[in-house]
Amino acid sequence: MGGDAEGYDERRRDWRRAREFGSFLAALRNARGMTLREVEEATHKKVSNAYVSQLENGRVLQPSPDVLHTLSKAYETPYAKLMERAGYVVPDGKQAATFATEELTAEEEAELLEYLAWIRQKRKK
Amino acid sequence: MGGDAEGYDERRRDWRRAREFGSFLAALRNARGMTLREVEEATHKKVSNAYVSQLENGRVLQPSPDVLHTLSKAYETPYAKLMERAGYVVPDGKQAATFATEELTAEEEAELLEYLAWIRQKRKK
DNA sequence: TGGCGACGCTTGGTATGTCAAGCGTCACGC
DNA sequence: GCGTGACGCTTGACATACCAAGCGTCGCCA
Repeated sequence: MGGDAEGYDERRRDWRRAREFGSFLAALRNARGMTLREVEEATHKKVSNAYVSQLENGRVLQPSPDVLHTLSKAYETPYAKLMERAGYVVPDGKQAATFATEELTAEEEAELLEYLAWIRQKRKK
Repeated sequence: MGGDAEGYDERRRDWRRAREFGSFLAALRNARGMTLREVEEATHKKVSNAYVSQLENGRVLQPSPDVLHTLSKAYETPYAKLMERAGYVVPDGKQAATFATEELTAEEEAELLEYLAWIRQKRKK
């Protein structure tokens, strides 16, 4: 579906989603206090730090499921969730519940993850 | 994951799988007695007949999930099955979501819920 | 002050997904 | 025989996923 022609608004939408997905990924990483290079290492070099950066900055429109699967392991986060967030149709239609039946928007979830990181760091001392 | 070297055997395996997947797709189409162009039409031009041909002949290593999803509707065949046949890791039916795999203490959960309420109220305006 | 390592990010290149256009073939009606 | 249309397939072009290498910055220690 890559060809083109007049897919102007679609491009825009994809781009927007990529940005949201990027923030989400970044929140995930920050919540775990990992650096880009640590992520690369955690994936056994299967995903480069450069690429993770591009993902987080929304510079990738459709990261491959394989990459998402690898990242899901590095972040210990459900694969289906990443797929869904990246904009893929996920088989089974069965939607993952978040935060015990709460429905969170992307931003809310990202903010909560950041806040959680903050809480934990604060308590650490 | 694209760019590197020495992925010789991997390439070979991908290629082999692509061929198998191609036959599978061809069988699906033949079973329904559709021509390549009819498939293109059935997908509302979302997948070109040229591309279906390439898929069937194993010339595509990793067709995107979106294409598979479109084809699954054209062939009235389960999406998950196509994903699996194409070699993707398919998410497990039921799976917990982000915060479920996070291990939250009671206080953390309480604080997060409070914070969530605050976020939402703030945004309400 | 100056070197040094780690950080996030940018850049250039390669591989490949995807399509529009077109090719050669085969049947069929004239 | 000769158009005419449908078929599967190939080709050329373009967009984009992904990485290796490198850049600029910042904190740290001698």
